[in-house]
Amino acid sequence: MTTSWADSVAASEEEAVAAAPAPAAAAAAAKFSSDQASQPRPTRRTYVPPHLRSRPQSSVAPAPPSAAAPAVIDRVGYGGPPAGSWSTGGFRPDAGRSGGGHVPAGGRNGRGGGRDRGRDRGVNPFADKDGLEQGIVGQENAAINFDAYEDIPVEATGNNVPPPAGTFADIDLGEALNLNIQRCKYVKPTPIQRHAIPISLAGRDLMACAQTGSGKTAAFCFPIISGIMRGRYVQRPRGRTAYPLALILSPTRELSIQIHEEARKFSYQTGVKAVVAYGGAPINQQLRELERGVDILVATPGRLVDLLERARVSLQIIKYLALDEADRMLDMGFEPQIRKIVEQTGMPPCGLRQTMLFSATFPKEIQRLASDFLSNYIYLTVGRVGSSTDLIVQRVERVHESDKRSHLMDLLHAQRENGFHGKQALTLVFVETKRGADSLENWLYTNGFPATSIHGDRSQQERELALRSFKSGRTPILVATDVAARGLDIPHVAHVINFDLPNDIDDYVHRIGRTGRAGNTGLATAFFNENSSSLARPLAELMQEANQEVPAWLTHYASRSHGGGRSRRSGGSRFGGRDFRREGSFNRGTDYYGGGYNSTGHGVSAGYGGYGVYGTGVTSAWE
DNA sequence: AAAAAAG
Repeated sequence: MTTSWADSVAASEEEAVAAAPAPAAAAAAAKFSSDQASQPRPTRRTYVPPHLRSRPQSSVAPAPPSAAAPAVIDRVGYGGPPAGSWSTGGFRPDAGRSGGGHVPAGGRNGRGGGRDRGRDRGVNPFADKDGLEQGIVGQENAAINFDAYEDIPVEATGNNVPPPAGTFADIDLGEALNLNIQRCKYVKPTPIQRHAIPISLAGRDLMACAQTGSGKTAAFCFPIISGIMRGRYVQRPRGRTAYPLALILSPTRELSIQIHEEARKFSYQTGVKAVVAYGGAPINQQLRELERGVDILVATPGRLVDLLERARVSLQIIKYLALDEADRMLDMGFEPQIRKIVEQTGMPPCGLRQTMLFSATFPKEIQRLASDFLSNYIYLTVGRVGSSTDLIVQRVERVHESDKRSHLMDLLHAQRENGFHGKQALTLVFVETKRGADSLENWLYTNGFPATSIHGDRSQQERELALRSFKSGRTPILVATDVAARGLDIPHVAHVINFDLPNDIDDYVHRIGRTGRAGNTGLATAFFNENSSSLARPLAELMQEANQEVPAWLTHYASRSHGGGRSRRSGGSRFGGRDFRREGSFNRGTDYYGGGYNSTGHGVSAGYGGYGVYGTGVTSAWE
């Protein structure tokens, strides 16, 4: 179901493509669609776990890296079907369940993933547990405005960038996965998916800069699931240790839970088993799940380290590593832990595993750090539609510290009078500290506003309850610290209020990204005062880039302020970031990358400067 | 300086 607005976007996009494609881009696009897209994908190195390298191999030998083999990924031939039999036509949705000719990894001793497929069959991950949500919009997934993502600029840099795909049908993901894509009501891939999935299927490492909510989770889950389905993985060693093939790390527990829920939908009836492990919850249940077999482990770093130390998880046969909110994962607080997990736990080194880093923001310093974990990677950046720009109306208001509460009250009163809450629209209020969150929640509650809160000092049970209560509309106001700033997909957040502004503009980008999701519009209001002066300049720049109305006083403030962290956002106006390898001065003399980079403008459409289509057409319902 | 993440 699309809105008329979306239809008009789609229509105008078609016109533009037909009318005036940039010659180079058009030629490239034509070449890709008629030519390369139909050719076999390059084969990548086959990983054989160290403890199995001396074992005899069956008739299906891994193809040498240089051979022009068909699109077959990672075969270690132990009684598997002939190469290619997992193509769309020959794919069996229940493959492995019977333990027949090609038992997936661990099928024999029951330690691998997929053993409990039979059990999983009964649980339909597509059933909507939050009944209340159904009532709000009806078909949740059908409401996603995919057309809003049709035409945004994409840039890919790196060596030999694989061409993008046009449709899911163009991408050979396998029948079971295609069915799940249908069940999710994904009609066509979003730009990040169109580009990232072929890159990933080609076995390449990837650093991707794209807003959450633009289909990022699927972009890394689909190739992982597909690769595991197609790969002939060896039997896992006996014992209580779980040997996942893929590891997905995220910075907060709730985000890991969310990714796991998604991964379960995507892997339904594929024989691929996803398990989640995070702190604050009893470990025993997680241990039991792990014992029953795991292919894809979704985890927060702390709990994973715990599991590694207990030797209940081994990363020795990891084939895929994905870091969601990767810049966050590699910032000061997290980086040592991540480095330990990736470099000191027996995980195959880069080159022997496939690594994918995703975030909506990628500061150059973090990119440089991240390149330690990547091998000959492709940097992909997608124009910031649906994030801080086009679909979110941003407002900044000057509010003295002492007036914040009453000002918030005014906003909430106005919303209530406009039936804002009656329509189940949700309001997310960000504060700086955990204490501040508690006290604001109490204050709102005692003043008659149905509010709850989420922050790191609440018990995990309370955190999850608060999130459920907010999502369901039972408490349509959520006061949150930055624990809720990243990645969480909460439908119907109509208003994000930065009661306290963050110190880092990237955090602001992530926070306001909780609204304007899935192609819908949203409103973001920030309370600005002298305490947030370091943000004046980057905020003014960001709003300028996003075609937002910048108050004169903020411009003035910005011109007076200097320093205070990165004032320039990393990159130009159209993208969330740029490949740091192209910023010559940064790595001159340190030539890790041996050679030039092709920059391709896949999907860059004619005539649109990134946000021209959306910028002026969207007016706020609240203004 | 604060937030998150193990208990």
